[in-house]
Amino acid sequence: MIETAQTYDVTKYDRPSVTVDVVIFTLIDGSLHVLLVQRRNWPYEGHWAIPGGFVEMSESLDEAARRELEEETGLQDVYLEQLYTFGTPGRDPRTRVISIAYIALIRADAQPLRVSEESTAVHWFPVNALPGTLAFDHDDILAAALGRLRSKLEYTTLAFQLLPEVFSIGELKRIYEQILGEGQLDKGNFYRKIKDSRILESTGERREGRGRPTTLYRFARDRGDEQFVFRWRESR
Amino acid sequence: MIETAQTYDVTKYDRPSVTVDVVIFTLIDGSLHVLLVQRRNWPYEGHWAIPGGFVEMSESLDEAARRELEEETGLQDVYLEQLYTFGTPGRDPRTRVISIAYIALIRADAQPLRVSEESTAVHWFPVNALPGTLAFDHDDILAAALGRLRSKLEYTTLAFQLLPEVFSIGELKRIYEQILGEGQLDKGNFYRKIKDSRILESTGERREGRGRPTTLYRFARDRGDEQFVFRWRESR
DNA sequence: TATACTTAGTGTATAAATAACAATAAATAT
DNA sequence: ATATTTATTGTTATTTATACACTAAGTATA
Repeated sequence: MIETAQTYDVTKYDRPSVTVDVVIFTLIDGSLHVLLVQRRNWPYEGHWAIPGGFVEMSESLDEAARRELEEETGLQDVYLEQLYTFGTPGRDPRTRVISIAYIALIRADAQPLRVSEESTAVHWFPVNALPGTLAFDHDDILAAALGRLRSKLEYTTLAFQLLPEVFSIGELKRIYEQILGEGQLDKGNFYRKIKDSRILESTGERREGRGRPTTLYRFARDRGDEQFVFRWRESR
Repeated sequence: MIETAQTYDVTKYDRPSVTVDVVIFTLIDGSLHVLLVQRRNWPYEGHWAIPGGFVEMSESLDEAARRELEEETGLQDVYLEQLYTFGTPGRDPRTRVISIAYIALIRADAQPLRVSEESTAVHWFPVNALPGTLAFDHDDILAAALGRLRSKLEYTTLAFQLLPEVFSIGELKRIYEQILGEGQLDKGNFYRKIKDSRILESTGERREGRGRPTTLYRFARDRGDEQFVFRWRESR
């Protein structure tokens, strides 16, 4: 039989549940943090988990991720990127759940970093000081997110999404060091690399701190996607 | 109310259909081809499409992709990697369908490249000579797959998955040229780059052809994941 | 108020990687 | 024999990366 719009039966197949999970990163006091929620119910009661929820029938996956993000943080206009889809049977003991994981990067100067909803515990954790084992396969998801973040740092301007609108090259360097792991990058080489890439534009302003005042820059969006490659082979 | 295993109601939410689509690449006469199937039914009747099908409740996403692949090509032990998940409402006019796209790479010497099933038209097409507009958003999916292939070529050993078990450096070079697009890579530089990377081991054998016989190599799996980076800035 | 300390930023010598292209090698075709 | 074809190795100029020394401009403190 040839199926047509009229005869097609949408109930013919079993369907898994589909959710989006959003790994939300931000910078707090210069160090990389991730937003987790504490589960109140079975399964994994009491465990911390990556926020997420069901995809509604009328919204795209990106929209679903953006909605979840907005529900958790109240933030809009956030950098969001699809990470990977996790769907091993049994990853959720309730039913078959397929979850499309996203990464979100929130600028350090974002206003409402107050996340404590009444009902659920919500908290920022430093990525290297997590509260024990996460619920479901969320440890895997978080590891994948960190891996993606690290590798894209080398050839994209992803790191800029974590910085405030206006920042210094030193701050940018600290982000790179944070995300790439241990060790310091060479100051001089970093400055040159960034300056040469022409992805920053000076704001003309300076900021005073403990030492010599620093020049402030902003990200030059127009040349945003120029591939700028960035390989650090320094021994560190 | 606190949900438990007993009270959890799996029918509470509407659920989209979930499919896997597998973009299957192979090398035919040294050029990159993709496997497409021709649709017999509404919607997109007569259009060519990327093969795919519903994810069954008991199988993982990778398993579903592998099963689809096996159904279409009869091949097992094939390189498979998740690409991206496409889920815009309306991409399938029948119902909400979320599709996890995979890339499969099939070795040039794989036996049953006979794909003509009785029922459906199945055919290999050169990636730069497709049969018109593909069904659904499959042009987007294919474009994403080619993009991924190109970018991973630079820093992974992906290309080796397309070659036969035993091959010459010249054949490898031709694959790189195929996938990267127009232009020739420099012979000498390519040889050195590959030799220096230590990812090949000589088989000791040689193959005669039109000119000087070539040494045959195989992929040294043990050092498989050594990051070998590969940047071609040649003017081409 | 001198001097230390701190952070920002520039200079530079050396090493390593890349691009371009020349040269040689080993076979077949004419 | 000589041309033709494909496979390899050599050579060199140029670019890019690394390491680290140096200068600059402010604050803290003796």
